[in-house]
Amino acid sequence: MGTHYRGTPEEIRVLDTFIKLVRAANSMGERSLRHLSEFGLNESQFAVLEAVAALGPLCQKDIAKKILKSKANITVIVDALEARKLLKRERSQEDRRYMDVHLTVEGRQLIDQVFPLHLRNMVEEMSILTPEEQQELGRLCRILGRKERPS
Amino acid sequence: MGTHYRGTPEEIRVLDTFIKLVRAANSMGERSLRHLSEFGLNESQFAVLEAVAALGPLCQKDIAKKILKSKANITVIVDALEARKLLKRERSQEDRRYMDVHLTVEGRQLIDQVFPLHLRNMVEEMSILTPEEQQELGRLCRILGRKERPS
DNA sequence: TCTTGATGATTCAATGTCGAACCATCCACA
DNA sequence: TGTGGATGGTTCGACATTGAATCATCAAGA
Repeated sequence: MGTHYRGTPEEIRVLDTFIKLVRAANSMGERSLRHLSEFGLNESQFAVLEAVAALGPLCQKDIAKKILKSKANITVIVDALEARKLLKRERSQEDRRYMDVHLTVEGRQLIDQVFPLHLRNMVEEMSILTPEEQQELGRLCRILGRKERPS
Repeated sequence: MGTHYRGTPEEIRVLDTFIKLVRAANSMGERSLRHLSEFGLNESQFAVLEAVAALGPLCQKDIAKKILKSKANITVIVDALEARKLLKRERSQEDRRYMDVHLTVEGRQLIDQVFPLHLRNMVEEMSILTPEEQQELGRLCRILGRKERPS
């Protein structure tokens, strides 16, 4: 019935912006995910492979920070990828608490197949915006996403 | 090591924009979620309550569409809220397949407590952007979030 | 050297979410 | 009238994710 208090124009604008932000992120994420399943990867597994491929061997804590998941979850994800021999754990020499996670040859081959495809899809999805709009969107999102806020 | 192929400037810009989008949505969502737990609500439960409060009685399919969850999940969420007597299901008279989900008095009282608080937090989070920037962010996200794309 | 606190990784139990199969109901049409 | 396809809701099994507890290891200081 819409009789519920909906707020001032400012409040309406804020809620409206927020819901669009969530929908856009959902929508893009979902579209990019579709193509991954053909390779037997879910979004998180892909993100881990991609991180290690791009940045070189990482410890699990750094992977967690990079892909925004808990370290408990990283253990599970790396378990699965290691079982498929796409990654390998190696105990760090300098500090034995750390596990260095690195790509295997098979992992490299897979990510070299998947990543360009993923990239192409992302570019296509995003191309509905002009380069300048993309840049501006990135700028605004970066501000919102900051953990620390300038008081 | 960063020796992995990273793409053309366009590709880099797209990926960069996407990751910022996801981080912004995550970040805002998480911050807004924090205050809900004091009321024993999770994000989805709040979203359902809010939808019904704002729009009046809804069937579960419409709720699903509104809050972007599967209908199986709506069943679970409404189960929980109904068990707490915040919502009530009622079989639709016109079409007995539909369940009309409406607020109870207790549900109304709760959402009237929680919603203004939520609103205040959202406004504060978003106020790091100017009103014009918020509007522009909304515009860009709306374009990206569209299900149908102009071919 | 021994102890203590910090930290990375793992395990475990709980929760949220989904797709598929299913049931109930409706509607169009023979 | 009744039959078959479509549709809303529920159930069920699977999976992803998390926080808390725990283990192993390290570093600093008594």
